Amino acid sequence: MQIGEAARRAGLTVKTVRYYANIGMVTPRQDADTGYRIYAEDDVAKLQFVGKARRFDFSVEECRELLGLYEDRNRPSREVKALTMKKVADIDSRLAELQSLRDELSGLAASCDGDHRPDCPILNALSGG
Amino acid sequence: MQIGEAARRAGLTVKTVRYYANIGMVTPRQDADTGYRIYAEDDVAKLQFVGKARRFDFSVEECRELLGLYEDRNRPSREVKALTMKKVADIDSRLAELQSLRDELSGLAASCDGDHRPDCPILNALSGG
DNA sequence: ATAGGCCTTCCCCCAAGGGGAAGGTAAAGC
DNA sequence: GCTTTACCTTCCCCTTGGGGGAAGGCCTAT
Repeated sequence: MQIGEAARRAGLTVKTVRYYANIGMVTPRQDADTGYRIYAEDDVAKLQFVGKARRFDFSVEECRELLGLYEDRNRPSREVKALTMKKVADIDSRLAELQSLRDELSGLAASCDGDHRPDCPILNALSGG
Repeated sequence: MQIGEAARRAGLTVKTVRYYANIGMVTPRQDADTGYRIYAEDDVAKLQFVGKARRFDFSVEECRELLGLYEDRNRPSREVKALTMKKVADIDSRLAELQSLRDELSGLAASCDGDHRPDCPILNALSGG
């Protein structure tokens, strides 16, 4: 099938699918006459796989790694699990960071009257040492 | 003072400070002879302000807005509060998103043996429709 | 013939700077 | 006076993960 249908079936944009072809992640066969990319069922499965992994916050490079493991029928599940747990740890630290930002900001907002007067504890906090 | 000292005192890199000058956020006086940027105390205060706001996850454009309010002695605190609460809401939705990703991924990891065998529920989940 | 809907490559754009080259300047040491 | 060193300047390419759009080829329907 052509790139448009492959993209639709994988739930990705054509731009994205072309990008994955360019960086060598999912490389379809190419028609010698027209130059059109031709996607097989197998390619669509890989595109879906990558799309899903991306939605799980894996970077493109991590997706490439996962895809390599996915295609290796003999890979040890240990490696996949390690990648996944590392990603969970990444997300955990980002969560902690965002949570503390959220608390500080919302504390500041609570201390601000939010009326027409210029006095503002938020700006004071931002300008203070 | 020169850019290096201003950067040190604001806790930013020289590159960052120069970038803020280029985009017109904190614009120092410039020496006509040498072309060196010359920072006043006032500029350093603004740099500190912006640095702090950035650490609070405000985008550069939001910082520009906050800085405008900061410099306006008559601004209503309402506007600052509104910006802050919007940022808190942004962070909240990002938190929810990350939390649900985290839960799904960690559930997958828990279901995977993580040994030398190829069978892997994580990959199965990523490849399944 | 021409319109529409595919497809291709090519190039610029986003955030928020980082890295480094090439070259000017100022102060300190000899 | 000369050199080293530590500043500073502009300029350009690099990052992530594509998006937007131009210019042009291909294929089918009218």
